[in-house]
Amino acid sequence: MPQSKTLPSDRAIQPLDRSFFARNPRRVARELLGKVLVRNPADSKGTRLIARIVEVEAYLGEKDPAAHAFAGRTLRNAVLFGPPGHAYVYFIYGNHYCLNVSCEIEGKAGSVLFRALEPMAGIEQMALARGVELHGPKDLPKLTSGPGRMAQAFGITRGRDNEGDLTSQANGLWIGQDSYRTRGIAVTRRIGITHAAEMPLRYILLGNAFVSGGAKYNRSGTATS
DNA sequence: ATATCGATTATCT
DNA sequence: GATAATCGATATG
Repeated sequence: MPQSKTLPSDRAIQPLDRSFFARNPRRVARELLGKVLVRNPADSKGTRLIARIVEVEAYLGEKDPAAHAFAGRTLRNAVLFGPPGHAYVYFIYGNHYCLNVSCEIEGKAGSVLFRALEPMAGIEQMALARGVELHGPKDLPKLTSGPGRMAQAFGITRGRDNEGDLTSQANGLWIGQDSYRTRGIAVTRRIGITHAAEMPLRYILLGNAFVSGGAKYNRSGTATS
């Protein structure tokens, strides 16, 4: 029960309210930048994983040709039509899990895809989960830079996390905020999609080393301060 | 730095 | 049977 001497960031993290997610995906995506994703330890010996959200993409629901909700509600994408703030986890290319959070009010689809994180705590465990050997700071992006990578680092799977409530600290996987203030962001086209690829719906923390995609996707777009 | 390709499975046509 | 919101390895400039 007592958290002993927690990391400074530990004590300060508060879960986001469900109303945060009950809005259109563009606003949720933009405001998720700088928030943190937390995985509670599986047992008393486990480590809490904490990482800052540095890259996300908005998917606009049934009207967005790139969204899983485009063809309407199915068994697979049902979470997208459910209440906001829940995890939608899918398996892609036979290899990778990807994490989304549902947005909009219940009955209306919409989501934000998590694409990259900056590790803050539990780095050793992330490296273990990824099968990566750390030799220096240059190896850190291999842990959480990319949607499949960050999911693997956090042990996210469909069976374990799909439908989970990301506003609940009791859920094990949740989203919170600390005292961090976002300095600058950019908006670019989305990565790795074949439909509606030109729409500016990818949000990144400007200059952050953990953003995925390479230089090609990190220019063009709207910079703000 | 950019391009190509194989891995491997849930889902839909 | 085709496709996909990816990654890592490999090849080449």
